[in-house]
Amino acid sequence: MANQSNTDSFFERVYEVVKLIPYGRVTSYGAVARYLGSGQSARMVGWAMNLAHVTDASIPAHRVVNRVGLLSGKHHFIGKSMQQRLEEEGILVKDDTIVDFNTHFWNPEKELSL
DNA sequence: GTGGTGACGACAC
DNA sequence: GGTGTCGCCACCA
Repeated sequence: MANQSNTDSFFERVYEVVKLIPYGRVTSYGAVARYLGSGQSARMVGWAMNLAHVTDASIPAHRVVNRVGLLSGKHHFIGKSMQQRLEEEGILVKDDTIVDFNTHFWNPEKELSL
């Protein structure tokens, strides 16, 4: 069909999933990547976030961290600090790492039941 | 068209 | 147990 790239790419999928992250919850790049079926392409998720805040500022990229809960992308964030935003959502962040990451972790595979 | 890079993750040594 | 390397796919020069 006519519409191929643009909205059905692996990239767009990342946006959709990230936007589905509920308030006060966080997820990891690997979790999203695995949900998309890429598994080891967690880097793409991170890269997607890079364009995410340029393509769609509505994407809560601050809710996406690496697998240990470390705010790896805080340095890339513009405007308010990533940690600041998380704390405003009730997520405690210490030493650039999410406290009780396991408790706040939002698994797309589980929540989306796929 | 090719090469290099990138907000990660898992494995090997 | 820490360090190093590969893999993965998309974007930029």
